[in-house]
Amino acid sequence: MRRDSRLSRMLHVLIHMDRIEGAATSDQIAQMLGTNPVVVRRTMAGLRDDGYVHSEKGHGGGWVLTRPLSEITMLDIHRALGNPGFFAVGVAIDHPECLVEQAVNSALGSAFEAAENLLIGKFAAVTLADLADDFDQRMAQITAEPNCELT
Amino acid sequence: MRRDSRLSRMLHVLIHMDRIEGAATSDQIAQMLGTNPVVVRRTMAGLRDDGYVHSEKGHGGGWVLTRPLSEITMLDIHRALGNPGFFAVGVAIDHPECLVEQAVNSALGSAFEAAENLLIGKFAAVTLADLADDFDQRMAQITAEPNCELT
DNA sequence: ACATCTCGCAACAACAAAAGTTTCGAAATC
DNA sequence: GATTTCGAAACTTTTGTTGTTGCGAGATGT
Repeated sequence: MRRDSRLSRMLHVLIHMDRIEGAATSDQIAQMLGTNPVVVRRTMAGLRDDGYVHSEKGHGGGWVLTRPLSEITMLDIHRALGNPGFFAVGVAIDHPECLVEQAVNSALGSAFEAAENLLIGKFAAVTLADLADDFDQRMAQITAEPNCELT
Repeated sequence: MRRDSRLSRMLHVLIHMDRIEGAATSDQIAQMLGTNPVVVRRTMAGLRDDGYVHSEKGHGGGWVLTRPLSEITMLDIHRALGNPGFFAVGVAIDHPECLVEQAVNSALGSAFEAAENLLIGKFAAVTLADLADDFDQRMAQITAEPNCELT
């Protein structure tokens, strides 16, 4: 089952957007992601509707963040992408009246519910600013290395 | 994203198999699941390879459990189905050298890892006998109701 | 022996969901 | 008014899953 990597990609893009001047066009973002601008617009539409980014037409237009990274959590972006289900595995409801199925689905369902709550909690606890800080630390780590090419 | 319901269905089938006499043919199971016998064989092949069921050819043949339900956990069946990933959402690895991507994927990855460990723990803690017990309780509950059609 | 039932396997077809593409229009800037 | 850029709809391509067909092998019953 193929995995939905839109969340990962959008987080990546948003942090980069925070570090560049001016707007990023759909074309530029598409090249970053190895995809095409229409897909970018489709994906970012949710973020725009939820107020995390703004899009501007015409020369010099493109996408800009509308709030600081510290005010956006990973969960926010997940929800803005349409709150897709986290799980690739789920319960079957072939015979809702079958008590065996009910017992099975109750056990599976409560496990998935607990896992989902854990994920939601963790996603809500991490802001994009936290991720940017982590990036800074990784950068510092590398430039501090004696045999680093960048020094 | 469509969900993989094989685990749910196989658990359902195995508990029913424990409650019937003799072998269940792929055809019978397929009818239970509203699918066809080849798909059943394909799915059950993993359970056979891992030793939870045995298949017999010819007249009176079919599928039988090879051990008590108390010795099979939900996790066992999940693994027997090829240990498919639990998650529909995952990380993108477009630019492994990009430190932003690393920071993003580290945060996402650790959240998914924690959720996966939680699921594995819960799945390992439930045997099919537990599910069958739950079924029995649901049955007792219903037959005890004063206005139950079955009384 | 022979017919019948059943699984095993491989190849092929059908289907669904996601991603990619094309095309047009609208708004903003140069 | 020419160009840039997003917005949206329609269409095509791709990919993974599921369903189907066909043949062979083994087991049972007559």
